[in-house]
Amino acid sequence: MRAPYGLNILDNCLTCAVREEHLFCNLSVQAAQHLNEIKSTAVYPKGATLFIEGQQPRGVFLLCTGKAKLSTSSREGKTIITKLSEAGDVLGLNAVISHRPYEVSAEMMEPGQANFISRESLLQFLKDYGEVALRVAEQLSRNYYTAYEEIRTLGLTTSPSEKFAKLLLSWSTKAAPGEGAAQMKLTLTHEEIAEIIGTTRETVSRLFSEFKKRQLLQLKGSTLVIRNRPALEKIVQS
Amino acid sequence: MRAPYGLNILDNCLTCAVREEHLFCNLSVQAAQHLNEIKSTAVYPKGATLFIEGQQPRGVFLLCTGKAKLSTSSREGKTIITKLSEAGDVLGLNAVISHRPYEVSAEMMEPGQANFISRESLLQFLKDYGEVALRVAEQLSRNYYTAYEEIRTLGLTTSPSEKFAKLLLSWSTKAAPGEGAAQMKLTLTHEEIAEIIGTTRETVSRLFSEFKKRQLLQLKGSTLVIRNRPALEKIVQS
DNA sequence: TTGCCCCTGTGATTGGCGTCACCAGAGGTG
DNA sequence: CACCTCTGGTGACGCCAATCACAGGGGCAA
Repeated sequence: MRAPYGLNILDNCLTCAVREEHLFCNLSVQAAQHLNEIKSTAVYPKGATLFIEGQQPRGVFLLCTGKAKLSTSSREGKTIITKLSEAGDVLGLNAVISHRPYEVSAEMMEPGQANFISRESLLQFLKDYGEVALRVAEQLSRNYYTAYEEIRTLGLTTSPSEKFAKLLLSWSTKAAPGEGAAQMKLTLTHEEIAEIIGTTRETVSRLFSEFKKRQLLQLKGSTLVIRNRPALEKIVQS
Repeated sequence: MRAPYGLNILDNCLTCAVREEHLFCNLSVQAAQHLNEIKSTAVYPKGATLFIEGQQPRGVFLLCTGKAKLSTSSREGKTIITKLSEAGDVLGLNAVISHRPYEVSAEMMEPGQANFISRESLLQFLKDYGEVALRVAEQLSRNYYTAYEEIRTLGLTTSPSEKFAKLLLSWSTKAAPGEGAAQMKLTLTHEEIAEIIGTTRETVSRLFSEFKKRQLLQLKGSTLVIRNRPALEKIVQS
C-alpha cells in the first residue's frame, strides 16, 4: 500500500491500536470482522474537507491518524470551531443517526487517515449487532455533553480573557494531567484560537501579550509553557 | 385520584394522548405495558424543580402536561435557559444514558404532571427491548441538534437584536406555521427572555420598545403580535 | 537573492451593551 | 386599605472589545 503525505497506512481495524479505546472497541469477533468489511479507507492531505455542514450525510468517518477541526459558519462568514478531533474519534455520527444534514464541517488540520462507513452500512450494522446500538447512544450522549460544555462557555463566559484562560487550562490538563508547568506544541494560528473562543484575531494576539506580561504563560518558538496555572484558574473563576 | 393545582391526572401511558407522537410511541403492546409498569406519576406546582444541574441522575421524566424550562448557571449566578420543554418531552435522558450528572436544571414554569422512570428501570428496559435503544439514540441525536442550534445562536450571532429577532421568528413559526401576523400569548418575563438570548433584562426591555417603534411587533396586554416578519428575517440576516 | 503571502503585534477609534439607579404599575397578602 | 414584592420602562455613564490600519517577520517558491 502506498503511503501518500508521508503516512503509514493502517489497513485492518482488528489490529488497529486506537481500536481498543474507542467507540467500536471490544466488539465480538464477528462484529469487528463485519465492521472491517464494510469500511473503506482513505488518506487525506492537510486542509482536506471530509464533509460540509448542511450536506446530507453520506456516512461516518473513523479518524485513524491526524487531526481534524469541526466548525460551523454563518452566512456572513463568521466561523466558530466547535471541536478539535483526534485519532479514534468518530465524525458525522449524529447526522447519520438522526437522518439530518451534517451540523458541522470537518477539515483535516494535518494529513491523516480515516475509515469511511456509509450511512446504509452503518445503520444495517447497528440493526444486526444490537449490542452496539446502546454504545452508539452512549457516544451520542457524550457528544451531547461536550456540546453543552460549549454552550456553557459561549453563553456564560463573558470576557475573552476568561475563555482564553479556560482554553489554556484545558490544553494544560491534557498535556500534563499531573501538575507543574505544562508544555505543549502550539499548532493553531491566532485566527483559529479566535474561532474557538469566539473573538477576533487581534484580541487573541493581545491576550497572548498580556498573559505573557503577567507571567501566566511563555512562548519558546511554537512551544507554549503554562507558567501559573493557579492564576489561570482564578481568572476562570468561581 | 385527586387533582392538585387544578390539573386532570393522566394515569395510563397506554391511552395518553401525547403518547402517539413521541419517544416511547408505537411500541409493541408488551413494551408499552412494561413501560406503564415501571413508571410512577407525580404532579408538580409552578416553580417546582425536577432536577438540578450537577446531580447524579435518578432517572428520566416524561412531561405529560405543563411546561418546564431547562437552564444552566455559572457560579457567579449568570443563568441561561437552553430549552423550553413541553408535553411529550423526555427530560434527563442524556444524563441517564451517559451515566453523568444532569447537565441542566429543570424547573416547572406552570403546574404539570410528569412520569418518572428510574435510571435502573430505564436501562433494564432498554436492554430488554432492544428495538427501543435505537429510538433513544435517535432522540439523543435530535437533542444534540438542538444543542448545536444553541451553539450557533450563541457563537455566531453577535448582537442582542439579532438573537431577539431570531427568537421572535421561532415563536412565530410555531404559532402560525403558515404566514401572516402570528399571534401568541407571551408567558415569559423579560428576565427569562434575557436568559434565553444571553443578555440583560434592561436590553430586552429596550428591544421591545425599539421593535414596537419600528412596527415589527405589537403588544396587546400579554398577547404578542408579529407585524412584520420579513423585516425580522432581514435582521436575522444572511 | 528577491519577492510574496500569511501570520503576528499593536496603536487609535468608536459604539454597543452592561451596569447602576430610579420610578411606576400590577398583583397578591395581611 | 396599606404594604410589599415582582415586573417593566428608561436615563446616564463607562468600559471593553470589534474594527480599521499599518508595520514587521518568517517561510516558501521562483
